[in-house]
Amino acid sequence: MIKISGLKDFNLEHIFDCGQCFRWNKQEDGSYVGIAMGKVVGMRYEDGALTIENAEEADFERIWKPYLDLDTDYGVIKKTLVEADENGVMAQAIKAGEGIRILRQELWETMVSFIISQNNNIPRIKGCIENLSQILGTYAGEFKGKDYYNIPTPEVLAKSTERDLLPVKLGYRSRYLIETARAVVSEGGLIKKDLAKYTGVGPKVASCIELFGRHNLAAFPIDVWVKRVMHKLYGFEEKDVKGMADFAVNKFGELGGVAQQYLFYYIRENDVDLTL
DNA sequence: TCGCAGGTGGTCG
DNA sequence: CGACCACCTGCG
Repeated sequence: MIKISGLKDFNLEHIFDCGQCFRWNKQEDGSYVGIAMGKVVGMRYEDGALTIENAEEADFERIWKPYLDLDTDYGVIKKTLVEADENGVMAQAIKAGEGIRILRQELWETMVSFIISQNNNIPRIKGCIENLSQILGTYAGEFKGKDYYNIPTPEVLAKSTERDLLPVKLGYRSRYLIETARAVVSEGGLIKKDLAKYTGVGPKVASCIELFGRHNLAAFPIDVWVKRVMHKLYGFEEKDVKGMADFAVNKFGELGGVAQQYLFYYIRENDVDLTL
């Protein structure tokens, strides 16, 4: 078990429920169990200390510190964002999700996850990713009586057919996933710079992959929730995606993606939420 | 029953 | 280009 204290700007609920990841689940006791970087662990944050269960001490520096982005000072980021937004809207949004951190997730997993996420809802996205991992992924381990599996590699997915993926219930997204996997394999396992070249990766998904899979904090994904919050807080027409994107670049610059996460969390919390 | 959910690809004008 | 529209699936 790992125990870390003295963390600032840290809240597991904010981190795991701000829309960046799909494999962490809140337990009855308030802790989170999930799989990341090939490891299955439980995380709990109380009395100012983070404990990571089922993890080796040596994995903290190597895996969990970078994964949780603990080297980044979010206090500085928040200060910068608040100062950039003179009308106080950002300060209000940050108050809601003050403990958000942008995880350093694996690129391929992020790509798969957000291709699946399109035109879909969170419970079903989570279910699809679990199904996919269980059917085609490698075994990652057992924790508290439950088995966990990794997201399948590009190679395995490239060799799969749409029929193989039927039980995953991806719908029309299965073709996107297979075609993207085949493209990645044909490129020698490397993922191209221009993400929008891949089937099933449009502007929104590409932006999510940039932000969550490449830790490109300037990326500002605009989804339905961001459209809502940009309308509500900044007065944009919901169809004015271009205007929102330009605004994000000018206002938040290199920190657009972090701003997006605070805004996203804020609107999800403040809107009547029937999806969770 | 039908619209909707972290959109995208294809087709028109 | 920009505005539609179909699309797997499952839930309210």
